[in-house]
Amino acid sequence: MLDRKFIVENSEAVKRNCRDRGVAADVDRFLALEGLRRERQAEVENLNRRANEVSKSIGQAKDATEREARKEEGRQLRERTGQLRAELDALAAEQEAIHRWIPNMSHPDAPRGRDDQANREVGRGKTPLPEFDFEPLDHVELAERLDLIDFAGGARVAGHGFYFLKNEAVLLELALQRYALGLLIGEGFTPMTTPDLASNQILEGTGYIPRGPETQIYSIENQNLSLIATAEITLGGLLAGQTVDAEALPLKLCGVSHCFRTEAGAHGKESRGLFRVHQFTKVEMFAFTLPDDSEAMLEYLRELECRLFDGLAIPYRVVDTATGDLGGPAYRKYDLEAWLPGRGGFGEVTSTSNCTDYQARRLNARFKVKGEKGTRFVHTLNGTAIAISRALIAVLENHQQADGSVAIPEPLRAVVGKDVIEPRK
RNA sequence: GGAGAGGUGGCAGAGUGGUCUAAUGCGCGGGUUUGCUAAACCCGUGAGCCUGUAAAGGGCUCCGCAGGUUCGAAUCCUGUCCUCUCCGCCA
Repeated sequence: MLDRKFIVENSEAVKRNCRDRGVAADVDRFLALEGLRRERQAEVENLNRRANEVSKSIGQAKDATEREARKEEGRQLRERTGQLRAELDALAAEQEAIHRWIPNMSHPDAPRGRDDQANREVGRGKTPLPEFDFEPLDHVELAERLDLIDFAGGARVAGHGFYFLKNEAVLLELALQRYALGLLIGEGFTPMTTPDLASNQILEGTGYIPRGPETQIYSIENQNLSLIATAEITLGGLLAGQTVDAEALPLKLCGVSHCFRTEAGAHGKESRGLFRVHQFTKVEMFAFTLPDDSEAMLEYLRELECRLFDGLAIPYRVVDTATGDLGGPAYRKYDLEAWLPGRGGFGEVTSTSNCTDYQARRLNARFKVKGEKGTRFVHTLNGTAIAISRALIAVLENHQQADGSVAIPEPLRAVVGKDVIEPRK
């Protein structure tokens, strides 16, 4: 969420930003409600003050008659307060609903535009696009020939969008995790495995909406829990309701978790193979920073993502995400899009966002500077280190060879235990 | 899953219906004393929101969370979450 005062004081900029992001939030109604709400609140507080005074005087009443009279006065005050309080709650609820719809502000350099067509390419990886002297296969075909993935089995067991990894693919999953963790630990990130479920309150705090028709989230029946769509949810939730010392920041975490996504409404598009699946494993980077440090941290997270994919010798481009494609919480977002020979195009493999204080305000995650009065909200950032399913596509398709084998990128060889995945006899 | 105990400020811990405006200690900040350090002593020390000032000040809310009873709740009642102990089950 944005700061209420900020919205009031910068209403034109907020409205413009909503337009840039393609969000139809009724900012004018929000502003009107802010005035009404404050008015009501002042009345409620005033009545509360008087009721408190009356209550206090009862203990010191001289006789029973006076006591009863004061009680009656208190009763009436409390009754009136209750009515006003109900009105206040209704106003606050309506305002809150609009408030939640208003997206984060956008970085001035983020390209303005309705959707990903407006994304701006800002860089390329070190690895040039591959030139095959044979017709490259897509990962589904490759996995079939090398016996690496059982899509039919996954569908039988859990439905379309689920899969079994087999043979070297299993080791590749472990190797990719180990590779990412090794680099990140070296950079001072604290490695963590996280719960694969989180309470709905934490989901909402990080900007994910459990339940509802458009939800990307699987919910657990009769429980206030959902399967997480990313470890961003659990890692961000770590500081929910907490206040940390400013000296403890930045906090750099990397979380390994499974990710579950319903992909509601996404059927048909990119639904072949591993690209859009209901479950995958991911190593996620997450950072809590001081407000002044978040922009530099975003560049750092992007640089780490580049290093990871350069290390795998996978060609990619980096895009600065357009306003209309940023979602709710992000202030600025970079995506890495790997070259995927199977489709002859780029496909998103990682994404890193600076959410400034937008998530922190919902989560109520604060920091305190020693000696200063009060607290402020931290900034949160997240970035994919390695999403296994999509990284697997990129590895298989880019490193396929004429004889049908796949060369394993150097950093993964030790864990996989071989240099090349050969076709099975 | 069952039974019991408990959740109070940065921490420990008192408080079972009305000066709780939350004791006390530790910690932390400032000061006095002092060659330096330490000790001792003194003063201060939560957060959010509203209002408002030159600085200030004033008010409301917060004792896990949500309800309820009452003129009044940290305190009584209900629900819920979490922690601990024991039992059962179990990788």
